[in-house]
Amino acid sequence: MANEFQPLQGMSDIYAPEIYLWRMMEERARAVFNAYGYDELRTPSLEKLSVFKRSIGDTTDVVKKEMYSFKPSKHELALRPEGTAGTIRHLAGRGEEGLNARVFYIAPMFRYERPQAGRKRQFHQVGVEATGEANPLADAECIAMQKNLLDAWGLTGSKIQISTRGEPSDRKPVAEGLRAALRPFENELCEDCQRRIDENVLRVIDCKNESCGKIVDQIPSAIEFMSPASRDYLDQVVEALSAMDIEVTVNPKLIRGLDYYVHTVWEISHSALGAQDALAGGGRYEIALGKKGIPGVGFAIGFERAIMALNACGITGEQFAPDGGIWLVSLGEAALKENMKLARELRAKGIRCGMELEAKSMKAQMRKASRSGANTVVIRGDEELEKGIAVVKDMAEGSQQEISLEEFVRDA
RNA sequence: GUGAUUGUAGCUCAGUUGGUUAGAGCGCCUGGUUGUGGCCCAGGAGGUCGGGGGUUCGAGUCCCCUCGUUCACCCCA
Repeated sequence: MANEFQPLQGMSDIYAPEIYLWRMMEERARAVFNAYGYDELRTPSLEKLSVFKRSIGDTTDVVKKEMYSFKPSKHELALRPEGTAGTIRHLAGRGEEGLNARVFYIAPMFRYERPQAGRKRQFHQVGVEATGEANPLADAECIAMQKNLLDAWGLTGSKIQISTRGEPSDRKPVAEGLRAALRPFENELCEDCQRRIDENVLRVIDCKNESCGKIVDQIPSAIEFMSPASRDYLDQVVEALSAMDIEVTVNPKLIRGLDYYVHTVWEISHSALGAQDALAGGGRYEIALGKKGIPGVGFAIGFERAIMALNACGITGEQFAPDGGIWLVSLGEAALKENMKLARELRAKGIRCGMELEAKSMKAQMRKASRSGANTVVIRGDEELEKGIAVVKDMAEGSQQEISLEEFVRDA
């Protein structure tokens, strides 16, 4: 395809029939969130760069190298790479009520990365945030709601993995403990991990390199270096989930990169996705904005990845296409004008109604009607106009009958 | 940022060791008796072979650059 008609690299136009799937997902998401008492929040796509730097962490790759940022005037700005930072920025501004809020968003996110399967530069997430002090039940409810949503979409075969990052005070002992445990194996680790051991030990834990994995299996998990309170917190989350019959796997090797996470973190993966098999993630966080720290828990689901998984489940956009509606066939100029009026009446009733706007052969009009997916075709020519009737054809059956126009409009 | 892969009609793809007006299937349009779709038949429209440079008598086919696609790494949804 010619370049000038293509969207930017890593960005896509979304159109029928796939758009029908998007709409279904959005509608059901709103319904599920409503059932849990969440309200929708729409924040701007563009924020001050500092909003993201402070909350996501300015050493993370997302902030360091994946943001679309620029400085049009006084402030340095950035397109949001995720939804939590902006949401918390908003809630923090609402004072006390922002500390006990439940909101959701459905919005595009932007990350300047090389595209690959399930990874776009503009991608879409549906996410929620529930602010409030750390509480295992809040985390469990959040996961339950997320599962609820995936079920509502008809997604099967996804797996929830859960772990904990512990409290902020656990970070040092965890990092030091892991480093000490890894040192003896340092030379056997891959190049990346040898660098990561000092830079970001946690990343060694989820290295995909096979030999690194074997070493990691031999050393204690990060959780084992945490305080009893942190471990107890995770146990309570898992217990609450099992009470709700939600299956999760505790995976201490699960690492989530954003700095703001504390305690519970989780990821939902699906085998249909390829190398990037996580379609959703979530966790508890503590985000410092100004003088206050906002505690909360939330999740995000990637639309594009969820769609790949849904497609693998045999769920596609076609299945959610609108009703085929009615097609009007006009024979002659007079009928054409009369059908314009008829179409207006039908459309006012919310019926999908199409017609050819120029005089064409009946065959051409029928062909178009058929391809439009219309269930019903109304044929009118001079004869019908004179008698005040319409020939109504059922496209699936192939049968047709004459009925009075008045009656047809009334029953349509 | 790194490493691969691929780029020919709306879509899926053929195009032999570089050689005359670039093909197929599907789709689209128009016909096949006067007012009837989906099947069948016939005809037709539609391509600066992603773009730019180079080699050559001659390039869709070779070389270089560039822009995209797809996939993987880093990282993340």
